[in-house]
Order: sequence, then C-alpha cells, then structure tokens
Amino acid sequence: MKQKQPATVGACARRSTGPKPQHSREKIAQAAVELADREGIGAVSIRGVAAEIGSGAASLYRYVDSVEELVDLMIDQVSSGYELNGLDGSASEQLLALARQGRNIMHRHPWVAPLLLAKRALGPHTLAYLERGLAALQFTALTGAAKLQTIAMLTAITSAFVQNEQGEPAGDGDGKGAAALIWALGTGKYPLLAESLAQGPASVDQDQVFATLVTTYLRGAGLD
Amino acid sequence: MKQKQPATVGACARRSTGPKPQHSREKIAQAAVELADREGIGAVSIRGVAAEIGSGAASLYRYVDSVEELVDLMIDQVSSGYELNGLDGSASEQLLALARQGRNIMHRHPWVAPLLLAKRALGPHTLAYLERGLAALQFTALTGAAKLQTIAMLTAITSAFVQNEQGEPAGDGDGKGAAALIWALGTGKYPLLAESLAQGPASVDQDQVFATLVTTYLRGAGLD
DNA sequence: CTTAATTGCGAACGATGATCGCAATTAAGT
DNA sequence: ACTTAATTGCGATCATCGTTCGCAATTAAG
Repeated sequence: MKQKQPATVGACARRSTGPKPQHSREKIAQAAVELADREGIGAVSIRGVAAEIGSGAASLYRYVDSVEELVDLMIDQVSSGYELNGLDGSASEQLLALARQGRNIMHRHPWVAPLLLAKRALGPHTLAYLERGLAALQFTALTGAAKLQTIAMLTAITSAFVQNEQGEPAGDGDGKGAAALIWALGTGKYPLLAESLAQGPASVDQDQVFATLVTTYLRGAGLD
Repeated sequence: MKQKQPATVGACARRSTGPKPQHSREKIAQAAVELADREGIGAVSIRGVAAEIGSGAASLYRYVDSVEELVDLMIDQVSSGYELNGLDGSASEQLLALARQGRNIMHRHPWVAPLLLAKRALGPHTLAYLERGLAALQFTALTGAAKLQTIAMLTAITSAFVQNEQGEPAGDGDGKGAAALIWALGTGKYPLLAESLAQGPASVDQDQVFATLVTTYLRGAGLD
C-alpha cells in the first residue's frame, strides 16, 4: 500500500528512499488536458497520456490509481482556472459570475461539459470553487443541503447550456445523427419539430440568454 | 451496404431472400434495458447483450451498427414509457407533467440520467416526446430555436436533478470519493462545506422541490 | 557497504468494439 | 425441381484499452 502523491498538493517532504519521481500529478493532468484539447477526450487514455508525457504506460500508475482518477485530475486542473477572488455583489450576482467563468472554461475545453454532468470530481480546486459558491450563499435563508443543491444545479445548468451551444441538433456530430434526423423529418410525423427547425438558429447573443437563465433559476431558488 | 432494420419500425415488407432474422432491434433494446436495470450500465456490452439474447456476439452487428447505436436504442426504448396523450393545462403545466414522467422513468432506470445528459438520442419515441413538448409550446411567443432550447434545458435539468437525488455527495458511490471528501474536510480548508454537510440531508419531499424548480425555470423562459 | 524502499517499465492478462469470411438458410427466377 | 442470389448467424481474429506483475535500476537511511 503506497501513498502515491497525496490528493492535495501539500508539501509532503520526501518520504524516504528511492529515486525521485520524474513526473507529478499536476504535470500529468496538465498534459492530459492539452491532449484532450488538441485531439479530443477520446485520445485521453493511459497509453496516450503516457506517450504525451514521454513515459511508459505502466509508469502512470505510480501517480494515478485509475483512468477515472486521471479524469478527475483533469477536471480539477481545469477548475484551477476559476478566479475566486474579487467577486462582489449580491448572492445571485456572485453565483452568476461563477457560472459565467464556468461557461468560459467549458468553451476553452469542449470535453469538460459532458464530464462535469456525468461525475462530480472532488479535487482541491473543485472544492475551492464549491466553497466559494457556499460563501456567496452564506447570508441566505437556505439550509445547508439546499445550498449544495443550488450550486450543483447551477453547474449542471451551465454544463447543459454549453452542451446545447456546442452540438446543435445531433448527438455526436459525425453527421450520422443528423442524417437520421433529416430522414425522420421526411416522414412528416414531426411537423412541429420541422417547423421549429425551419427557422434558423436563434443567433441572438447567447451571453444574454445564459445570464437570464441563471438569474431566473437563482431567483426561483429563493435568492434576490 | 445493407439496410439493417430501418431506424423507425415501420412495417417494411421483407425485402427479398435469406433466412428471417431471429431477433429484432426492439427485442434487443428491451433485453439491453433489462440487463442494465439488473446489473448496471457497465454490464451492457456487445457480448453481454448478445449473451442475454442468446446469440453470438458478432450477430448483434446484423441489427446494430455500433455500441453507441445500441445505447441510443436503449434510450429510445425507455422513452417509450412516456404517456403523451391526455396532457392538458397551460404550457408550463404540460411541460411539468412531461418532466415528472421523465423523472419517474429515470428513477426506474438509474442509468438513464447520465446518458441523457451526455447525448441526445433521436429515436422515434424520443422524437415523439420532443414533438409533444413542442405542441405544449405551440401557442407561445417563443421562436422555434427557443422552444427547442427550452425542452432541451428541461430534460437536462430533470436529468441533473435526478442525478443529484441518486448519488449524494461523491461521484461514483464506491466510497473512494467519499473517503477523499472526508479527508478534505479534515484539512479545515473548507469550513462552509463542512458546515453545510453537517446539517443532514434536506429530507423534505423532493417532488415538491422538483416541481418548484421546473416551474420556476419555465416561468423564467417566458411561460405562464 | 548493506539494506530497504521506491521508481520506471516491458510483458502479459482479460475484456472490449469491431471486421472478415464462411456455412446455413431462404426466396425469387427459370 | 434446380439454380441463383441475397441474407443470416457466428467463430475466429485484430486492435485497443485498463490494469497487474515482476524485475532492474536508483536512491537514501543505518
């Protein structure tokens, strides 16, 4: 049972004997993020990241327990992009600012949105983001569980919104889904869908739509 | 280039020669859903479903192009559980009823929520659901794109909400994430998180919370 | 200098998605 | 009835993936 590198970066003095590690969890996560940005999340595998790092595949397991953990590290790495200081205003204003940052991050890293919807990573940066969100809710009447749910729903809404922005009608984007959609429309069984699609995309600036969406949700959650 | 069985079930008279297929896309999707319900989505693989069907693994490719398509079929199969007739009331009342049905479906099939967030399947049942949602929005002032986005966000919100219900704090549920969380709390760097978790779970009936959430969102989207 | 811990990693295992080719089956054409 | 062509089921196989094992190499402590 080894300790790996602890989940949090805290300076744990070298423990004892043996060669120093040639890599670090942070560098690995960074490389994995770059790889995903460049070639898509599908390129992120143990062997792929190992090649990116310039090491053998099995070596990665000295730093990471599983691929799942690798992905968690990637999410946390990306979450380090939040600027948590200098937010002011009301609770909903602060949360809107956080959500906007999240949306920007997901725009820079298109693979994040689906992952963030599917799993909850608990790295230090993610936790810091969560803590900051809770701070924004500090002086509200919400219970603890309600606060947590509010933030969870907020990031979920953000992810879903970004995912809507990214791939419009079809699922993947290779045209297969689109072809099926076209065919389905040809059957005439979905007239309203055809009509809705006939009008072009909304084209109005999504920033405004997003802000309205978030603000509305927060108001519904009981915030000013 | 074969035709497989067409995406929609329409009675396409047997095309020409050869033995009749021993299975059908519907039965396969059904079996896959049962398998996922029983042993989790992780058990759904080509070989797994083939075994469930009682056929060789390669045979499945006579009915399905890829695993992705299999999953799409599963989602559509599950979407056949919607009762789309007999909805009445205002636009938001109808959509709330649809969302409630969606939530129930996701409760019966816990693996659906994550999938529905990650991808958009376009099977006949899913399209029918979408068409029904558009019908609810028929006499509103929304543009076509806005209608589509409203429904997409509605199902996303539903999925996210159910996912919140299902796995509380940690990501997976094997205790690994929970352990990491416990440890992180011990550092004292996340006092607000600790405080929020200290109070027990909300325990109030989630039905009410869900209804409020959906209604609020719809009101924000410009509906009555 | 010995000892023990630790790293990097090639080799291997099991499982997966997917393809290929072939035998078996069935209907149409004559 | 016989041929022909299409179609099915599927064993065998390949590439790839996540993961484990064992060993040589490296380094610090005693």
